[in-house]
Amino acid sequence: MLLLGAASALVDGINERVRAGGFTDLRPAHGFAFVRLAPDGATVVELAEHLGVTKQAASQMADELVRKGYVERRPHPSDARARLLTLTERGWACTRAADEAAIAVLQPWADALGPAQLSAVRTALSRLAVPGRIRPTW
Amino acid sequence: MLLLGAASALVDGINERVRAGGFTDLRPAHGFAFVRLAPDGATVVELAEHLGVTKQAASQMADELVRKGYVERRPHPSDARARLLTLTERGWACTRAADEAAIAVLQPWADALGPAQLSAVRTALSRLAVPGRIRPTW
DNA sequence: CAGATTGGTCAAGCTGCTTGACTAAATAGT
DNA sequence: ACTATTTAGTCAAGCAGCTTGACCAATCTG
Repeated sequence: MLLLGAASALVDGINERVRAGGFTDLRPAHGFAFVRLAPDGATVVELAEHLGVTKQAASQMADELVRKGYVERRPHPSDARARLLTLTERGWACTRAADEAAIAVLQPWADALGPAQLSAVRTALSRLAVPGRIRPTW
Repeated sequence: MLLLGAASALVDGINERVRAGGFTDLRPAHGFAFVRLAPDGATVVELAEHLGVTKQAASQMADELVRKGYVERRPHPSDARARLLTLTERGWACTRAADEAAIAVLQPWADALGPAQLSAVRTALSRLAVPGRIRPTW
């Protein structure tokens, strides 16, 4: 219960701050998409795998993010079937805002814990967590 | 990310074991309902508040649990408007199975950590978590 | 270079939730 | 005591996000 409550508070806290920063048309789920798109972009199929949904659902979310100005669909450099989804400047701005929000939420917690206990928690969590699985949607 | 992954792994692990125990017609969301109904039962409105959804949605879930044989609707002892939702014997059996599953998932983790670090993690999480908020549904 | 695979879209449908409107029982205000 | 408001619950309609199924075009394989 503590674990779920903490995870929930973290996501809500980040989301709230991102919204307060002017990105009111995004939900936490979009953040998970940004994580995959941020480094070098991704195809719809790759995004779908990352989010754990069908490619149709991922394509739908991509449509929404394009419509809202966070993502661009550009031709894939090496595969004429595929299209590369990349962040626009606004998409990058949102990603930066989310990073800052995450730090702002976690910082007081890290301060209160001290570095030794923090790393203990970190290793403890990594033992329980399975790498690939991020998205709940229960 | 670790926190989300751990929470997700925990929920999935419990759900998987509960399903393996014969309760294949339940989702993790139902577990959150059982938590509120288990001690003494609850009304639809109380269940809705606990789950963070509208009373209509809670009523709908209650219907489903009644239909599947986990919950009973009985007249409320002190309020003729209300109906008290209580667990059936099957509901209690499922609750016990879930408790055992939770222990089974967490035990190896607790063993690996040791009691001192475990309580450190516990207090750390309780500092971040907000009591009421449990349900993500992002 | 035919056959199978892969990336993406279109279309239809479902599930879990929401808002809105309403009844009946309980409570509050004179 | 009696009206007015609140509260518990249901019925109905609608929506958002996801699914399955079918399909086309580009790519890979033998």
